[in-house]
Amino acid sequence: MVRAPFYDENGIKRGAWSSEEDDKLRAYVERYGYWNWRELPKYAGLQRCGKSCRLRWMNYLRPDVRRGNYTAEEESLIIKLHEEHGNKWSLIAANLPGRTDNEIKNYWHTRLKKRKTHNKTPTKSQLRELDRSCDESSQLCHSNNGETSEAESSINHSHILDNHDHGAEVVSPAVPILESSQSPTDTSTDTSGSSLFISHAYSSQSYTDYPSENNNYQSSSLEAFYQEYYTAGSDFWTQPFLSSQNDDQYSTCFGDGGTSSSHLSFYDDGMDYYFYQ
DNA sequence: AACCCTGTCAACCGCCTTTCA
DNA sequence: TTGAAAGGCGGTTGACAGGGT
Repeated sequence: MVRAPFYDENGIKRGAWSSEEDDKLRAYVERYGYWNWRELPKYAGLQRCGKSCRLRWMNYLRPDVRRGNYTAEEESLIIKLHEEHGNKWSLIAANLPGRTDNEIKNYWHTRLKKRKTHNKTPTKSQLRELDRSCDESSQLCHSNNGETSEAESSINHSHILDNHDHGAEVVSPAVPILESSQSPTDTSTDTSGSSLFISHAYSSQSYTDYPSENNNYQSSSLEAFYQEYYTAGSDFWTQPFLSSQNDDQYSTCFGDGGTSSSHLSFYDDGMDYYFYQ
């Protein structure tokens, strides 16, 4: 994924960093800090240029760098901030603790930009289908003799989302994780589902927490999200959309109840669409 | 199995800004 | 005030992975 290591004409190593180099840089910076990046590699025993060391530290080795999938909240924030500030990645990164400008830039170019480019108003038939999908979701949510725990509900819904995912690109980066998050006992593998799917504000990271061995699904962050959502007075699954006065405008609400971070997305014709409000 | 295409992301490049003597 | 050095930033590149044919 990265350039193969090589030495330039000045004997400076370039390309991918080895774990030994990472260890050296990390150990040095954690002990002495970085007072001069140009001089630092000399003292740290690295055959790298200062810029390379700085970049490696800032984007990868810093202890507060957060890796892993982006949450829907983070996505919404990136989109919002990009609309406000343009390609000011460092400025955007300053609003997302643990995320680096480089990472956000990559994420924008590889995922979010396409959604924005292909943003379009859904047709009424698509919206009807979307609505129907939501009804199915809520029915599944309240199955199991009406005694569905929050955690169980989350699995049902994650699976529903998975069923609706037929595209390579999806609104939430959670989807690849959703695929692996199916209940081992869940046999409802209907892949012929609607071409529409719904994206909600999962912390995609949370899906990595389960299933556990005894099929007792656990996800603290997901549950926290549900709790937050329900206590906000919204019925996440049974009322995922708010219809505005204008028949052509729908929104799905999440997080803050659909005020600042609402979006609607659906998949159609090999492309997913994302509507930020 | 081999090839091609696309997505991803770490790393590089070059320019701009800031700092300091 | 000025110029060099260092830091910071955004655009771009290149290699790998994985899916499709």
